[in-house]
Amino acid sequence: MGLGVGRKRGEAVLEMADVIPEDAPIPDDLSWTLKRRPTINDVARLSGVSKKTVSRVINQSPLVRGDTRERVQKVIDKIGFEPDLQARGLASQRSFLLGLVYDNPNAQYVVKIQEGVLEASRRAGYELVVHPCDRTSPGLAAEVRHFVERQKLDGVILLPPVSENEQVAAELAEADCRYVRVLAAPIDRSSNTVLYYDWEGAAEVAEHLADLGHRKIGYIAGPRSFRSAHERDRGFRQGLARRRVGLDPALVEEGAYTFESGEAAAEKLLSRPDRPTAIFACNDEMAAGVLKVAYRMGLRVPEELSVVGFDDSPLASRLWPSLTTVRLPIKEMGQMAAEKLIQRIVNPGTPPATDSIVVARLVIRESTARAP
Amino acid sequence: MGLGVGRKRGEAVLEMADVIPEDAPIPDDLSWTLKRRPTINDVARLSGVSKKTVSRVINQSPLVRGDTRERVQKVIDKIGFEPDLQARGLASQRSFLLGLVYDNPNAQYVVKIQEGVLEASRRAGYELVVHPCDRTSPGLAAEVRHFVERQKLDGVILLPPVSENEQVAAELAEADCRYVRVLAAPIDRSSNTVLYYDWEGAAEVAEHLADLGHRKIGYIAGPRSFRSAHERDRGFRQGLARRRVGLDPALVEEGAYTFESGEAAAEKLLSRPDRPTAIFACNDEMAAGVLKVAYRMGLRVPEELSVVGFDDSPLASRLWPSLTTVRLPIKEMGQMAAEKLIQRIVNPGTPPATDSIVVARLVIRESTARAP
DNA sequence: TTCCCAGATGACACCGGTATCAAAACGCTT
DNA sequence: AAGCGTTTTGATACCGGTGTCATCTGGGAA
Repeated sequence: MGLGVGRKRGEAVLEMADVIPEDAPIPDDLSWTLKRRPTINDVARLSGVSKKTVSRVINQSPLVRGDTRERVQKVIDKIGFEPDLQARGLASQRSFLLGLVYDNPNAQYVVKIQEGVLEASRRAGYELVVHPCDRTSPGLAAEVRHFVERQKLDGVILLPPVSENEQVAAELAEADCRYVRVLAAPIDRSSNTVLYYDWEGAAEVAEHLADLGHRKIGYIAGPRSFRSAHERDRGFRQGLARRRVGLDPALVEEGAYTFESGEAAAEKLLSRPDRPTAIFACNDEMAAGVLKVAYRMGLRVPEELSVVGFDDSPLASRLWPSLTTVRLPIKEMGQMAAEKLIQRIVNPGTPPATDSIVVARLVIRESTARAP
Repeated sequence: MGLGVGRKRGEAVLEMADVIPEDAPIPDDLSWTLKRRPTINDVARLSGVSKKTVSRVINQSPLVRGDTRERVQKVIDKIGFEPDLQARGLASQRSFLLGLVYDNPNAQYVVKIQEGVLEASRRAGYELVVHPCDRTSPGLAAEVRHFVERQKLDGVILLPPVSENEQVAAELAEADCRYVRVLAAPIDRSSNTVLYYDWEGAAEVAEHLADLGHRKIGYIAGPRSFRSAHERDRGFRQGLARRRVGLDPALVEEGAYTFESGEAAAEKLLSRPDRPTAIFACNDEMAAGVLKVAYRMGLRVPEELSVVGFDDSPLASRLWPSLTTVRLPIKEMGQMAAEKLIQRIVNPGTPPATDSIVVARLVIRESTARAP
């Protein structure tokens, strides 16, 4: 038997000149490596084991003996082998790609969240494929499904408002694709969600304004179709109620989260005889519109009018006066979403972790002051 | 012979129940399709041809007879076959992925250019993998190379300032990876560049200010290390020269393209006894800083001080007063870059197209007026 | 009719990994 | 030394396409 083995080894050596004898050092001349990317076969040959064993090493399988693993690893390091993702994916039905689906390519937050997602996913060896889309498109769910199937994405992150679309989620579930949603309010018990509590920030806005003595408060809500707008609305009203300050329905406008809609709403509010002493606009864009109208009308901010925004976009700190607003840890949300997703991917059988929650917090700047 | 063929066909039919006889309609019951994604083998079997022929059809090879092509195509459509990108990539050394490399994830322009790139690349069936990086990192070139090789990207688009790094370009060339650079000024004769002529816009700024009667013009330059800053500088000086207006070196500051650096520079400029009547800041961020300082010092804009920015960022139109600035067709640049890249990929032997050029143009808003 | 050649098609190896399952090696008893 | 249950390891068939090259087909020329 022993002899038989010896013979086999011998044959192998004769056949493949490059094989490394049991205890000889790995050759230093690796000029041939330059010719092409090393493959798993090269590693196998050079370390005198089978492909499968190399495969086990690179996949950290525990079924490899310590010295074998070391030996193989040394060769891997030496020749700089990196597994081919396509081959790996083809064989194992993975792609090492994550997807990021969003609408609203203009929104600041996309870049930031993308940044966070990328940091986390890169750490785990995943790359990110981005996919902007139109949330109002009728074929959205199918489109997203096609996107993930085309690239066999290992998982997707859905940003609001796409994340609020149940069809998309259902389609992904059916396609058997893991996903994580970033949402303003829990939708189901799936626990694959990063929740951001806008409402807490909005409540803080209400309390802040109330505490400054404002009683006639104008309010520019966000579009009904956005979940976050709902949550901000809920929080704001709740905060006012806590301080026992009423909200005059006549001082409530609905905006579209755009600068222009903010201007329009502000014009209505500020041209009233009993004009408000403070205005809370549901995002910074609209708040910037309010500021502009105030200037045009010769109203001093914050002396005669306090203005509050939401989002802490770059805009907020660059306006004059700088905006009191509400900040979400956007980048961190991206990280959390990616980590959650990767966790689900690498550890499919794990008990579903609880939702991650981040809370929006008031940032006081120059645009708010005591009521006149 | 004819008999032989007939027999063969017959055998085939017997062996594979699903095969479609020469002129029989393709069966409508395709319930089995649901089981798994159809593969090229399914198509081949159902249409009674070999894999290779199907492959030819999906690759639009001209070596397929019209009726064969039709027959196969019909099956493809019917069962909704889509080639597996990983398998295809593994076999043909492609990936159908493009890369977008950028620094400065905060910059507005990244999202916009990304939008343009995505539109064009999606049209051509490519997906986009994004890769932010640190332009000052010493290992940048190697990192980018690793990025493209890991995913076997078919091509990369480099955005400034990464695009200005010759090492990165060299490394990519060595890795035999197609790339397109977005650049403010031509670097070589490679012609794989989308050029944006910042300098023309800057010249227009100079002329605009000169025409408004400004003679004492403050100038906040961008950081020397940025190519675009150079170009803006060149253009601005050129424009002034054309109008025979001098630029007092004492009124020149260098900023860092940040809001804060704009504030600092403006403070210096505006606290001089012979303070300028106009300030050109090399980007909108810094111009916003100038505006803020002007407010703080009680200077009215544009009556007492004209301010001009550059970039036409979202900020520019939302400030009060809205900024006169310079606009680049960012999204279009992204499209052009992607189209250029794809062109190179699908048509490798093509004579190198000339560089694409876009020109920055002045946008006059509210922040500039006649000199006092 | 026979020959020839271009156009169409197919058989089969291959891309670089993973999965399966059998075989080998190992450590301990008995 | 033989027996036996674990580790370790490897042979080989995939995954789903593409590339190569041989074969087949169908006119037109001889």
